Amino acid sequence: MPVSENPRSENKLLAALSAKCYKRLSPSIELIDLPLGKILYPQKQRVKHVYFPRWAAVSMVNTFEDGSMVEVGVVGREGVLGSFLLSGDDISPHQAIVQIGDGGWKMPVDVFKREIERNGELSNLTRRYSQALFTQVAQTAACNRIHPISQRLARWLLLMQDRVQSQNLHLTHEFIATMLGSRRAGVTLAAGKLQAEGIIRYSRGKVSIIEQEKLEEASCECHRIVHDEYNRLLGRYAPPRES
Amino acid sequence: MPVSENPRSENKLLAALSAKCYKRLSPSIELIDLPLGKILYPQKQRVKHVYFPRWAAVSMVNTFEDGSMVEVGVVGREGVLGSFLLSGDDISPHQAIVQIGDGGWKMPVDVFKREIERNGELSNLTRRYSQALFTQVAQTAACNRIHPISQRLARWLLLMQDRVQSQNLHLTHEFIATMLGSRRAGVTLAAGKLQAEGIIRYSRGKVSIIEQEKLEEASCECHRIVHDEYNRLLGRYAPPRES
DNA sequence: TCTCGTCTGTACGCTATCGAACAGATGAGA
DNA sequence: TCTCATCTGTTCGATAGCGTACAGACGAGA
Repeated sequence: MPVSENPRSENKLLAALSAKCYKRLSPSIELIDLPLGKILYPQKQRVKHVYFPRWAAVSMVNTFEDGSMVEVGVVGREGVLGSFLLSGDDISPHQAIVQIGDGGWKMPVDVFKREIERNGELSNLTRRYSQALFTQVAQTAACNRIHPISQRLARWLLLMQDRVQSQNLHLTHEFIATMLGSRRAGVTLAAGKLQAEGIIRYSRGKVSIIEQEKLEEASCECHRIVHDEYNRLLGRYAPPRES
Repeated sequence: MPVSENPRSENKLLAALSAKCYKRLSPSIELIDLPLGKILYPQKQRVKHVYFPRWAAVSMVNTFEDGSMVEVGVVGREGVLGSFLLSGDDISPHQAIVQIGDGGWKMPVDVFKREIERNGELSNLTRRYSQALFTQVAQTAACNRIHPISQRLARWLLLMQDRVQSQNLHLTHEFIATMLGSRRAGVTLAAGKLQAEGIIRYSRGKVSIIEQEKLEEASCECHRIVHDEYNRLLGRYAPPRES
């Protein structure tokens, strides 16, 4: 986790706050490490902090009784983990796991709630962000139903790239498979094709995106839809299409 | 659409408002017919009204370029269609189609927004409702990925029943298939099994739930999870498990 | 009572994906 | 340099669900 000179600029919600607003909040936020696999929220438990990821990606995961998991959404530097607190409830509806490790800022829930009640900048931004996240989850629902694994894999890689804005992702096929709710072998097959076409390259847990545009072509329309909606709702604070 | 003696009590959000708050809003709401198939929101368009369904169910549907559709969520008398307006944006992210026809109250968007800005009862209720809806959509995402059509059908019937609180639903296999994102033939097969077990009965577009508990057993855990979350967030205003 | 559009039952071959298993490749650490 | 845990490639049969097609059943309306 590299040291940051200008913390705010590395999370787009924090970056969008006015100096005044940020100054009020800054004593309450703390830069912490978000290592791969760290569970920020256990499912169905009261949360104590909200997190503003830096170059990290955090998956919201639904866990079933038999232990199987499916990812329902991803939060990265464009947003905040804990936007459900807007509802006034403080039980996390999903498990949250760090998917791409780096760092982020954590803020105590009571500070966040108090700030939300002021109905000011952070509240407005978080509401818009929450709506974008809703769109992401809804698109995932539809995508999971009708698109084949090859397209879903491409979409997911783009989604991750948007979140962390790096061409190089630390992800094993096994991990990807868990998130996509598929078999590891299925991911290997789909990833193998993408690699054969020169679109991505990977080895032992490191995936590099070589041809962004071709990856977009290999993906279903779901990525574009979600991406555009993020841009529309969050404007220039959304993850840019090219990084 | 039968005439109602006590309008408020038939939508649970409206019913939960204090007399004072309701009085302020009542001049702006209007009871209208919500016939099967009516499109309340076209996809990606500015909305003019929010809707509080009575005994109706409204599907939020994601439409793809090739015309295929998948339902991502359902709104019934426990909630309000248009909760996304909380974000401050007024473009509906999804198409909204009346799935079970009856009636509902419509309220102009500007009235709704003004009321939300007061940060009062309606705002609080809608926020909590919005969070419950989010859970529904997220669960749908996971369910669509890993559960077979037989379980998804059972879950969906229960979902509909919760929304409209009637054992008798007007639904053809074709319609159900569109919503589930599956083939009509697949629905016929799954429904046939449920009927053979005496759990449901159906004929030419009318489905009756005979054995509620058995239907819950035939469903995946997704129904219970969503149901419990609605109860938790919305308390006694959530659709009761038995009706 | 008859007709005809709609709804449901069922069959066919086909594809994607599953679950499981095992072999080979790689690279971090001894 | 060697070892070994981990990651990836590949295979097998099994299965759910797809797309399509067609026939039969039903019931609203003539």
